[in-house]
Amino acid sequence: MKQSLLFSPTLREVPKDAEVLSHKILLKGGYIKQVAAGVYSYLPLGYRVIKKIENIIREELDRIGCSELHMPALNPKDLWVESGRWDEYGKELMRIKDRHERDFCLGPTHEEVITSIVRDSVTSYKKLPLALYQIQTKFRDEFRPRFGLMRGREFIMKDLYTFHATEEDLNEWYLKVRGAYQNIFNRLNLNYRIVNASSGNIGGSSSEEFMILCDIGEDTIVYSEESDFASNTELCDLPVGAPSPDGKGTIKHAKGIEGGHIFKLGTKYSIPMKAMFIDKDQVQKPIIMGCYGIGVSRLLMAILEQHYNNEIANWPVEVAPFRAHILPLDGEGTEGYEIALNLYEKLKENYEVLFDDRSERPGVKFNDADLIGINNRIVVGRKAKEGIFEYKNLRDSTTIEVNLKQILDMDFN
RNA sequence: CGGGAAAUAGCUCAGCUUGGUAGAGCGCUUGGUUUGGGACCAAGAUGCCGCGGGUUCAAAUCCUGUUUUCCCGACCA
Repeated sequence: MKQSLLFSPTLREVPKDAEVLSHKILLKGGYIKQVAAGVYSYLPLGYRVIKKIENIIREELDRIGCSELHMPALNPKDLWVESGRWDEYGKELMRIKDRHERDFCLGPTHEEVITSIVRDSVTSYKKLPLALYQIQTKFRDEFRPRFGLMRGREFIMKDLYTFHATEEDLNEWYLKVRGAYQNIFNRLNLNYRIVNASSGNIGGSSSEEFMILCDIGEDTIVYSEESDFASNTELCDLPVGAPSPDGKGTIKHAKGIEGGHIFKLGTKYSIPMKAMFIDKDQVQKPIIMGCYGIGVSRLLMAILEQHYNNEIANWPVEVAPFRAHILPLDGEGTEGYEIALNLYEKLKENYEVLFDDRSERPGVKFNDADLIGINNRIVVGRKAKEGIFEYKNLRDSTTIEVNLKQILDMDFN
């Protein structure tokens, strides 16, 4: 798209409140803007990345047979009283009253709503299993929001809920979802470990966390680099250098960001909320449930924590807001600009291309391009009239001169 | 919730100690000169100095309360 129409207010100076590198990159590049503590707007660039993350999640979940729906953030108190969480959840539950003094909360997760939907329409084993998910804004009244998008009071989350007639079926689906999560995290190019975790407030029998390894993580995990072994230190506190329990390699410690969390809920919600079905043996039984979350907006930062060069974003190809960035150095009306525009028209047939049509000096365009961090940059400058363009790959910082055909033949990744 | 820091122009910040007309850089507007890494010259616009109360002839400055933001911790996941 034309850059003049893209609202991307890049900053020369970072607001002083940002301390974490990924947070600084997002602010400087005009990806996000803070509204209140733990509350952010996703500006057009940031929202493009968010949508790409969401779509990867959709593709992988749809592939294993999940269906997307959308539930209200605004939840009536009654449902939460039924599950017992109105009292259990504590101050972190964002509670509000309407004009009639009726109590509501803004959902931090949606077990209550989804269970109430499913119980009314599923009364037979023949309707199971079900796998329903949504990508939605969640609310948690955190004591202390911090690190930009890392721990917000309002954030985007994907939450999936599965419903089963038997434990075996739950276990089967749990593994399917686990596999889908691995695909998602791999496509996002994240270095992560799956660790056993405590299931906390949401409840249930067992759970695993997808921990993204990086220094700003709020959890510490123990893991072996030579195998898949990993665990939360709460559950398994092995010292650094100890042999891994699975016999492969030695133990290391790392900080991790919780990017995803998968639970076997069992009947924690279906029993109190009376979500029952008639089984083959004609006995009424509670539906067995699983739930699975991914912190979508949190991933925006987590990806950057692992992918940057010289304080510049280095987006994995699947989530880059644009694939190529064209910088004409001559202004509108010049031959050079027309050549660049022509190149843009051709490239955008195959890629999402950002075209810097602004009448700024070259230095300004270069600096903004660095702050935005599109990996494939094409500079249309002095030699454009001879059919020569400059191609710069930000990943390895190499610049080469290429002709039109070479650019059109390139695979931007 | 405990501890620490901060709040002055769109952004980064100075001014506060020792009270006396609201400041700088960047950005913005206009004109001109420029044009391969955040240009230069000239002219201009921009403020509830977070908010309330107090002291004082006089408060951005001193006292006090309060709100907001950030960091550390605890809590939560």
